[in-house]
Amino acid sequence: METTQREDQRSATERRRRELLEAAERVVLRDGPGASMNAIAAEAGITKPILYRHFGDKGGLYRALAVRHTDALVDALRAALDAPTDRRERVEAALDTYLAAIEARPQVYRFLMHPAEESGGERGFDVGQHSAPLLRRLGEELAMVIAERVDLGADREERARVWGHGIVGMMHAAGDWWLGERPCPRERLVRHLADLLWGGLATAKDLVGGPGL
Amino acid sequence: METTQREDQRSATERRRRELLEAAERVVLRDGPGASMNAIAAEAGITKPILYRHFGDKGGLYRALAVRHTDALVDALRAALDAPTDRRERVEAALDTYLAAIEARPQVYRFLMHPAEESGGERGFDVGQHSAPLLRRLGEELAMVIAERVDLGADREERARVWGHGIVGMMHAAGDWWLGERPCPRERLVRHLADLLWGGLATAKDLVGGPGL
DNA sequence: TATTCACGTTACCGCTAGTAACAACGGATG
DNA sequence: CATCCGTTGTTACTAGCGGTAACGTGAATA
Repeated sequence: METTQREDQRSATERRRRELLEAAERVVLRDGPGASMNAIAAEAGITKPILYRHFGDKGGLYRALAVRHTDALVDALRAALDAPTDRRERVEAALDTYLAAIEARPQVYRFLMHPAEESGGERGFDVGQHSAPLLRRLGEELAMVIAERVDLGADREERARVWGHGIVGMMHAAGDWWLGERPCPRERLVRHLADLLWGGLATAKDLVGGPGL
Repeated sequence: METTQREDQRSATERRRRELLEAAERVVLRDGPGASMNAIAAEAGITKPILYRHFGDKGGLYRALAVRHTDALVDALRAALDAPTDRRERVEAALDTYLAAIEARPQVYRFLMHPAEESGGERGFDVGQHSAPLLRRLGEELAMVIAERVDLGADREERARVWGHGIVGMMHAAGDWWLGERPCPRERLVRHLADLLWGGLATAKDLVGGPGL
């Protein structure tokens, strides 16, 4: 039963890996994105070199940690965009899904997006580009959905990608600002953003005050 | 002539400060955003403590370095938005101004936006939130312009701020992606983004393929 | 002449990410 | 039984980082 042996080994290794990831997540949630490898190892009850054996470097651990949440978010967004309703409703559902996610787990969101801020320990998770991968991926996914479903004429792919990345960026920046200031309930933000995408800026009238400014 | 003396001192100090900032900028442009205080000091021909006397900490140096470019960009955007043309043209001009800026000096842009990536030295400018301040400021500026000029009905301010941050985020994300992939000339990107803001997503027809997906 | 003040240094601290070298357990194999 | 091998774990280290304390130096002021 050698194969079973090896499979046991591998599954054990993967289980250990999951445990380490959960410990890392606990530390990140507690200490913020600026968690040190030492702290994570301590939380897992081990020492640094083991972390490095499992994840290579800090970027590897970050990536492993990020992929989970990113996957979950992408799945949720896909579901929202696949609903059998009209386009406006689907867009609002997608916006709401994203905003609900960052509202429910702001620390996770901050970890995924912002390399190092607040929460005591300053120097930290400078793995390289952080927000970029997630935002890029979301942008590409949305671009695919748009290109598949919306009639954009000649330069279809190009427009779809520009719009995909643009909309994701809009969602992200507005969400980031909203999460910090909480100036209105979520559904209002969703409506405002959908209005913007539905040409609100183009159709609104001029506000005439004095001349010029 | 005591006053002249002190003024000489102060102006000398400020000149020194400018020189240090220029050295820092040179290093950042050469080594990427992950430039160390040691390297900057060496470039300026001095040692670390002097940098710290001038700028307090690394965040102070970053901020001083960022304010210059940020101010210049904000001024240019204001000018574009103040042109006496119709709204669509002003929006396109603003988009083009921003994109031209990041196209002309991508390293500066990367420094302002992305904490630490590529370019050899990995661990670096982890001053705290980086892109946030610039994007927030741009968002607030745009929100003010919108609130001043566009008739948005009852919840004017709220909508203006959501739209301001949303549009800035759209511009930023699309620009970031475009700068990396260069999939089309700048004016095309500008037109696509303006089309999106002008309700392109709302008015485009469905692309009917198979059933559902 | 003595004081003051900015400029500049060397030498250090505590922290980080990451790595070598070694120990211990367990199953497979001679 | 003894031996090898792979995994898990350790301690102890390196090199570099941001940041600071303590100390000189030289020019202007009282």
